[in-house]
Amino acid sequence: MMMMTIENNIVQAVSEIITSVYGHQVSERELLLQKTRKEFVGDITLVVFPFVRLSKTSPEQTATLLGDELVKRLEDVTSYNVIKGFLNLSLSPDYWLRFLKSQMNNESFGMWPVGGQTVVVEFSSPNTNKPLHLGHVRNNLLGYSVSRILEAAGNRVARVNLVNDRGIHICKSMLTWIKFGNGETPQSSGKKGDKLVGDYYVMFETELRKQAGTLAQERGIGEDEARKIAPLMLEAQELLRKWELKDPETMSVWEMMNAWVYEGFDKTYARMGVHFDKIYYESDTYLLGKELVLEGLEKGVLIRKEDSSVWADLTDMKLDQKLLLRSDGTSVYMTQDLGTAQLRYDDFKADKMIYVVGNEQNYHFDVLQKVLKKLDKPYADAIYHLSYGMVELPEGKMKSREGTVVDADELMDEMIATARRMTEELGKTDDFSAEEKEKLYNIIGMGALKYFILKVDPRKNMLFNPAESIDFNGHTGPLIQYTHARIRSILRTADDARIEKTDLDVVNAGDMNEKEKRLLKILYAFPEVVQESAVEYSPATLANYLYDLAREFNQFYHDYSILNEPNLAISDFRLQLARLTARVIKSGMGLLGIEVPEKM
RNA sequence: GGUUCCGUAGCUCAGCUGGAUAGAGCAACAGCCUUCUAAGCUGUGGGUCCCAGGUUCGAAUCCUGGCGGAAUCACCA
Repeated sequence: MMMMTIENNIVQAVSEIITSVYGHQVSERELLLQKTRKEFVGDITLVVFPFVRLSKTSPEQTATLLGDELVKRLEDVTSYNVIKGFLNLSLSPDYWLRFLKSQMNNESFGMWPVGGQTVVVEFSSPNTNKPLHLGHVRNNLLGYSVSRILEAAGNRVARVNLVNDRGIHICKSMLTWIKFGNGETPQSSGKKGDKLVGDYYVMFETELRKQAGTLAQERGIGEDEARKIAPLMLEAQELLRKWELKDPETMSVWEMMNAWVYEGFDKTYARMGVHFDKIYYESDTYLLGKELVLEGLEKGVLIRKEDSSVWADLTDMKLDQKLLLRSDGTSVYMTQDLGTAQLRYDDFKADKMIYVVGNEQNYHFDVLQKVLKKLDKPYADAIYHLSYGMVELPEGKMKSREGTVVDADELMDEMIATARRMTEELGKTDDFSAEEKEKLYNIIGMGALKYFILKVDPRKNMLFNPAESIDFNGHTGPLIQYTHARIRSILRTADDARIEKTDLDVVNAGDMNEKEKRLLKILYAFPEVVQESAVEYSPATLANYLYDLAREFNQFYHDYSILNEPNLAISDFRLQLARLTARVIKSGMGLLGIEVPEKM
């Protein structure tokens, strides 16, 4: 969507001026506009240093000439000032007022019309042998938010989940359940299904370590060695073989236990507010990819070794050789991912396939993409690994073996409990019904958690300290939610008290104060921020923008009265300003997967 | 050891397609509720942007080399 924005007009005009006055073309790259910093007068700043070599005059002279011409040519540019090589342009207050008028009734302000690409976003992709933890939470929130942002930026988006429901890890849980479970079920124990299965996985590890310990002593071998030959491990491998042969008894245990896990996951997903358009299961896809490999062999882009294993030689792409088929002809993880990439491409005809997967798999995705390139697949370049950083604890990485894993359900419970405690201390919900209270605490607690995670640049590792609970004051989700609730409260009062004018024609744009103008400028940037977040796949960009907006509004709110402003025209203007702010907060937070309350 | 990513205030993080005097929040201290929600607002203190070179009119941002941290380099997933 190419809008005739003032920015475009300025770029266009400057380009023309330079061509006609100095006789040179300038590339668009050199023509960069930025927001004027608040310590200077102006709205938009053009850096003129790049043109100095064309103008052969001083930066000040160049800037002055450009400034004069721009004021002459563009109605909305009313004045300018030059500081060193910076040309600060002031737009007419009417320009900002026109913007507000044009958008104040636009419910979907900031949302771009569909017309972009078809994008598949894979996220979550859990194993079915243990419950979701904080790492998964980051993954899910990121994946969900990125998909919402991509939609808002005009793309068609499909959310997919690839569940790892097979393999040795499930067999471990199954084995201990069969041996020691005595038929325990979620119903009989009252445990959440994924937790119950996770417990048997832990039990396997515990028992295995015991076995391996004694075995190591008896035979004088290393622990690692002993683990491999411990009876429990051999039994688990035997179970996997049975599974692969589709042994009915094994299949039925597998199906039952996975069903428990899905029931548990569904609850957790629902609480997190994420959902998928399509769920793939590895048990259906793990054999895919072989044909692709054989095809590659025929084309001669892959190699077969003497033991008949198949490899991709990526040494010409600065990587290693990578195994694709074992000597016995079975596939590995990479093979499967080649297959699922093809499947996904066939299913969605996607222009872009995004994988939200931790940065520990950077190498894997690098290889995946390069093998697909070797195979000459058209979608090789469509693949994008959205590689996010680990969530670390003060003592380092979470380790399930050391019990330092932060469980997703427990974390959400804690957040909601904290929201309850804080809200009740503040006495904000005394007139709420029990149901309203529950809903509000849920919104605030989840808002705090989601914002805490999403405000950090996805690529970076982030720290979570369980000892100090996530903040509800300052640069947080609840502050933004609170700002929304404040505005809604005003709007409710306004609706009751009087009918506001909506033409704003009475307002003299010149009366606009600095705070109002700054707020307007931030609101104005919203569509661009949505687009930028989409291009960067970064909810953090949007999250930080929304905080800036909330802070700016709170300053404005503090300094000026909206409803008690005696001049009705100004009062209406401020009301519209507040209304648009609330709307941007609501839709922006929505793109982060965060709800905002009407009252808090 | 190779490769990739990261290093900004005491702590958690913005800023990074090169642009003006590097910003927030938390924590500390000092203020602001007879006026639209104080989960707010205002102020004070707090910085060798890891180090050293280089490119440039200009470097937290780009390049090179160090130092420190993380991940990864399986016929595991």
